Amino acid sequence: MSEKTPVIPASNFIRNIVERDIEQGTYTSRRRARSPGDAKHHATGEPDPAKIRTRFPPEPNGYLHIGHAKSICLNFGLARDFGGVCHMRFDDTNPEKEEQEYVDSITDSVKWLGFGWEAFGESHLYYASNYFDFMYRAAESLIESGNAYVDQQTAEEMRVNRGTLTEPGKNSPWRDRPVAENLALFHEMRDGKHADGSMVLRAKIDMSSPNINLRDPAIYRIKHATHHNTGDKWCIYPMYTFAHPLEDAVEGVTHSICTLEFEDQRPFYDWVLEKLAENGLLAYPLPKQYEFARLNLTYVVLSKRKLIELVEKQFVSGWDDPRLPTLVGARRRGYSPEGFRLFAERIGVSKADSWIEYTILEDCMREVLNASAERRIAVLDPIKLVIDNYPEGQSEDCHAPNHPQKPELGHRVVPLSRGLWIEREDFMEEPVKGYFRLFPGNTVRLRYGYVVKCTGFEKDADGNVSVVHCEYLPDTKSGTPGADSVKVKGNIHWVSAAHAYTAEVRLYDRLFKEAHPGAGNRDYLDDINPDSVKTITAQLEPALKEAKPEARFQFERHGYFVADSRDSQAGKPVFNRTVTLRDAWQK
RNA sequence: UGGGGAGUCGCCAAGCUGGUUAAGGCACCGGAUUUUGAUUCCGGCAUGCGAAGGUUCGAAUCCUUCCUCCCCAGCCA
Repeated sequence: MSEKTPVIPASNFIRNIVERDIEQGTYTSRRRARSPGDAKHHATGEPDPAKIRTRFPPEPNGYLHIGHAKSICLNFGLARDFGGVCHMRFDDTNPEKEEQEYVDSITDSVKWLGFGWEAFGESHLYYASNYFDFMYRAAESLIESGNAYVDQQTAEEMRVNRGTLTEPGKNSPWRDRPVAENLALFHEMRDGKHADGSMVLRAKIDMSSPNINLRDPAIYRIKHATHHNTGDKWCIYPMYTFAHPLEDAVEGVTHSICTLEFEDQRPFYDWVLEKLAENGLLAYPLPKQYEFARLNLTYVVLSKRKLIELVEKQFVSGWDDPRLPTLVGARRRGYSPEGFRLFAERIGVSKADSWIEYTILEDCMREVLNASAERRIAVLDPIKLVIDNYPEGQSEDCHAPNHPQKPELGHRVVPLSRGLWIEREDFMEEPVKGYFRLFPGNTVRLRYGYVVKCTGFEKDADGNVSVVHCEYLPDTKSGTPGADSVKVKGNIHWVSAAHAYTAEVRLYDRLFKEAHPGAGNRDYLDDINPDSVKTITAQLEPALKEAKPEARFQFERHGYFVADSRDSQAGKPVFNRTVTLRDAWQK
């Protein structure tokens, strides 16, 4: 696919900002030591060789999904296109939810999408938890400069005193305690002298701010919990809103890109940075936060809560169920990294809430797969076709190109014999208007083989067609001089019954039957498509028997399929349908 | 009813320091090629930019008012 789709990134507001910053040299004065650190540390470094720094900062408490793919492509793509670096960073500030298992899965998925974090001779894989010492120091600094205090109100009191959207909040009775007392208490918090929830460190800003996020937000809480990375070293942990700007600054990030729901948080992001820069802990120029609209996809749910529910209540087989929008699921389904990158490019980046049609994603996968996937033949709903004038016990080779547009991919041999499997829907006892496949008296080509004429059919006891009969025209074999002597409109695929590889194939469809699952007053679980997977036994051409896990093919006239990575065995692959081919023929 | 955002073709989305026939993609509709009813290729597709006023020689771009939708009251991220 690289020969087409030159991938000229579409203009978007974030690229414009980056271009402007580079043009104006907003960040050229940055110095960076070869590791994260505070202002002094970075001052000892060389000018940062990276034009910009972005970051992808997931919390390791779940699996990545298609929405994350958009963010990954944006952040890593920006770095790639503008001579920068994108940091892979785990935002692990809440020990109660985070696990190593997720860390591993997330790094795998990002690499799978085609991105990496090695740049300028460094690995840019970071953990927020690596900065806990610095964050602690930053909190002390805020206390010392009178910008933070230890509050002993209960959570409930804090909630009440925060006010509402339309009423201002009330100051905490602990708000004006002396610096020394705040410091002592904060140290005690760190030293484990206080119980979870008994006190919290808060930024001192403005309890009557119209922006609720500025009404003295909590920045450190007590949690006697074991952290996946720092173990039991800490019993106090910074809040995301406090930690994030620090992580960005410490790493020298220039453009901190997040989703729209953090827009109201930006003033606090800037407040933290500004205060700490004033206190000498951070160096200018400071990172800036920009927000874009998160991805919404029709027929798909992306909320973590819903995904967990689908897995736990076993509506799907696990996090990598091919019907799930998780990256591990999409991968098993046969979706490709190239397809995702194309998708990210195609949907753009803006601040408007929008719903992307699911078919856009499917089209991206088709586009990539059409160019790259080798073709194979598969009969998914088999019915017998007998060539009555073909000798019993005889067989011959037919040659099928592996890719119609890429002769360099060569061809393979498929055996033809008297008894074949064809697609049930390629025969009609009484053809409807416009039908040009097999029906009594009609001629069609057996793709890569002979032209045959339908001579009759048999029915079973239930009245269903069980066998179709035909006679072949000996001079019409594909690839021979007489091949085009008989013109036919229909062209059907087939597999020799005696040579077929009988295999399990899963036909996947969308998980939800409604474009907006759960819209209105519906429970999204009621919108689950009861036919999202159909497991069938299909007749495949012999070559497919050797397919390796994750090998992708186009099953001609059907769609794209991938050998399942979990259930395939050597010499016995199982196939998952990735996406169907377009079908312009409306019956 | 407080604050922060967003509204450009069926779905996305450029443009928005005012000056072109309002980019591009997907979808859709024609037509050509085709041993996949696939692909590919040509052509068509917003007198209109949430609405109404206003400023201007000229507005999607500036001003005013209004409408609709999204986000925020975790010691989550």
